[in-house]
Amino acid sequence: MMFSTKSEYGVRVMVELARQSGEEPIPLAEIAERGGLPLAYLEHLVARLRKAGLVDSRRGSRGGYLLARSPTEITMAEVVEALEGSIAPIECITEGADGSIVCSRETDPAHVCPTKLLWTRVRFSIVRTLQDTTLADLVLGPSLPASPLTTGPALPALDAVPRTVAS
Amino acid sequence: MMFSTKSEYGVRVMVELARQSGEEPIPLAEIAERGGLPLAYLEHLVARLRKAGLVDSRRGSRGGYLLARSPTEITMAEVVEALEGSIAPIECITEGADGSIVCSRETDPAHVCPTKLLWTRVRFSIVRTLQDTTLADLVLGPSLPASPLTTGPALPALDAVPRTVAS
DNA sequence: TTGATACCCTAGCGCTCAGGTAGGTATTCG
DNA sequence: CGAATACCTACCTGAGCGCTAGGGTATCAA
Repeated sequence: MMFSTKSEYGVRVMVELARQSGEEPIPLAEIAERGGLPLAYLEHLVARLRKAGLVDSRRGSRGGYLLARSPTEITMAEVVEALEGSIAPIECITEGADGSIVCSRETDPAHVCPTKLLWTRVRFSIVRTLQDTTLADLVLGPSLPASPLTTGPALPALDAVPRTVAS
Repeated sequence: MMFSTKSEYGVRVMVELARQSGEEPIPLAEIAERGGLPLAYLEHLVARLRKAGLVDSRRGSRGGYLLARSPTEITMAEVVEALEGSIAPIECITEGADGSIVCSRETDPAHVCPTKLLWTRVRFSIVRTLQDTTLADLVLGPSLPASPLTTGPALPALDAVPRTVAS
């Protein structure tokens, strides 16, 4: 598994908030019940979302949570990163402060890690996809125009996706 | 973490085998020592690679492992899938027998899972990247022509990657 | 003011699984 | 033969995920 239920539940919470996007905050208990999710656990997740500035909260009676921004302004990259901590395909690959990709196995700068190219590519494609998908995309549902990335009745199987590299 | 060390170590083993791609098999102990990896653990991983038909083995003295095919004919999708079991970004998403993407939370076929679009996109981009990268790409190292996917000195930071969706 | 509502924080628990060890057996070369 | 190597099964251990428990605190309705 690549993403934990933190991301799964957290994204669902965001979708629920986006659907009822008015001035009135939505109590978390309502979201939990509607989605069949454990309330006490959601509280942890929504705390991360709040600290990341993705949701606002109102305490007290008639309180609850609401989106901090418009659904079109919230990317899945922000949501997932807030929930999971960071986006790294594998442990030895991390993002340096300057945005460069660092391999922890690379002690000797002379010979580079041969697998670094692979994990860098993978990370890049994941991040790009997460950033290209906004909360609004999910709320609108599958009524989007069919693009290569849109979910369809039958996505190509693993072996069916053509490779661009000549064999 | 999205991929375990199974993939990390396994890919390294494949690279080592590709580098010494002759008729002579390479004993696993040699690979383990060269990469500073635990031999007993590599035995588990290489067993998966063998069952997937990616490497051949010769028993007995002067035995060892060698690639079953040319490095240009081995994609990282095959390697990672053999090691990890399957490629799924999140638990609730699996690939059906017909290649379609199935969400386990979708009990009622009437209302589709709103987050399915996201995870389908993510899975697709990962698989595509893994299939576009062959073992030969890694062995040749960073001497490839610079492409948008090629590892560079400074890959864009998470927030620096431009989004294609209008804000 | 008082209670109810709901956010907020810290601790901890059970279980799975990744990561690795151990020890034995089968097979081949010299 | 015996050294080297693949191959198989079982087992161990620590960490983290998923979740619960329970108290605290802010805010609103009445």
